[in-house]
Amino acid sequence: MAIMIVSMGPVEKFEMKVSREQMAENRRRILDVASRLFREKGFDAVSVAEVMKAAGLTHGGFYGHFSSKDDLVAETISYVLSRDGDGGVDLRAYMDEYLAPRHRDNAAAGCPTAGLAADIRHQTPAARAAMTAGLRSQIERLAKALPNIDAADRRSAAIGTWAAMVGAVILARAVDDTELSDEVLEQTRVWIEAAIGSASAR
Amino acid sequence: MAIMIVSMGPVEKFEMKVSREQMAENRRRILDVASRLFREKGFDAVSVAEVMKAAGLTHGGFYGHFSSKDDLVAETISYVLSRDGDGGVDLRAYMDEYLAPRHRDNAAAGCPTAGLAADIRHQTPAARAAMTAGLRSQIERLAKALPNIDAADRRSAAIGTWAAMVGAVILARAVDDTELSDEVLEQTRVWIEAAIGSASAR
DNA sequence: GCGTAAATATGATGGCTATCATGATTGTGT
DNA sequence: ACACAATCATGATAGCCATCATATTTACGC
Repeated sequence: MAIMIVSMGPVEKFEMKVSREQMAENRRRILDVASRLFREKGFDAVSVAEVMKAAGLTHGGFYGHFSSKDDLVAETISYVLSRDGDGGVDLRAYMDEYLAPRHRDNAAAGCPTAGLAADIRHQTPAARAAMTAGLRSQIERLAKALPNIDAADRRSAAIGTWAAMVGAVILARAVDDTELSDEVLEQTRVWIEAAIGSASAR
Repeated sequence: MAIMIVSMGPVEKFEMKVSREQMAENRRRILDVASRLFREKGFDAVSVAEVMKAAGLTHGGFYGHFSSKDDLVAETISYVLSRDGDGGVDLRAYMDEYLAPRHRDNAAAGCPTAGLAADIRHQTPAARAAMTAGLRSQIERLAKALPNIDAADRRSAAIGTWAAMVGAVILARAVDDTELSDEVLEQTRVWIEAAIGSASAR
């Protein structure tokens, strides 16, 4: 079992001005850490100071990187959503991973849409625009992963499938009973596969 | 066009102690107003004082009704979820209402699950328990509304359908582009109807 | 009718948060 | 090498919020 050292403080104790490279890495780390914290706790429940501390910095430097917390929120959304690979998807394998207890129990590293979509309704226009772009490309990615379905129905199937996947994870996370929660994930998977199967058999 | 007077302040200006009946009505009004505000803005974004003001009271009396804000949250969830009728459902009509722009644009009066499920993950065990009970009865209600489907598949269909409905509304609300948002609602409806149709035709 | 307890109002309090101001340190272009 | 500017740390500030303390009025049991 390999243990990875994840936490890293400021590289040196008294390095007040860092190189450009360091600064870019700091910014990336802020976005990375923010995306995890936001997914885990929601936008409102995470403070700027908490993000900076988790990134190994202090709160003061924040406004050198972002103009406001709202700015960080918007940038974080486009950061995580644009990072998703746009290559092909094996839908069966993707669904197995997505509709799984492991994913449900690890929101911090999980799908940003499942973790943040509901919260984005209350965010700035910039944040909502980033989510819109992300949803658009996700629908297209899923449509490409449904080659057995008639072109006419493909977009509908991609949208319906994605809505069910996101909804199932959100419901599974809301529920306090593991058995019911597992059932929601599992039966949503069964239902989607049946729907895709009968649509492609037509 | 009928204009309804909805807002009602404190019934009389200087009534410091009110009758039992008045107090019960006040409590109901607090829960009612809280459920609307929470659905509209999320739990964190609504303050105790805001709820009380919207109920026509001041913030001080709050702790006579509830032991904490967390308590209010939990009570509100079971209040709004238990209020849903448990009679039969015409699934077609229900879906048409649910997956509609009118519902998307009116979260305050809309489905509590769509409005609050994602937020409940961060709430107290009591709140999550209330949501669990609500989800259970909703699944059963939907299963009853799918009489044309084999009993073996009925629960799976109810879960998948509900996940897709909730997910679609959440996604539609997150998105900043009306056209895409409308499409998500409409195509999810089409997808579910096709899935139900082919499952019942089997 | 009367005293008491209940219901709500008014008014703190302490903690948290976003944001800003200032200062220290040191990369970077010349 | 030097000056400048960029980067981050330390330390306010102002506002909001949940919660509590106390006062005020009045319903309700006797």
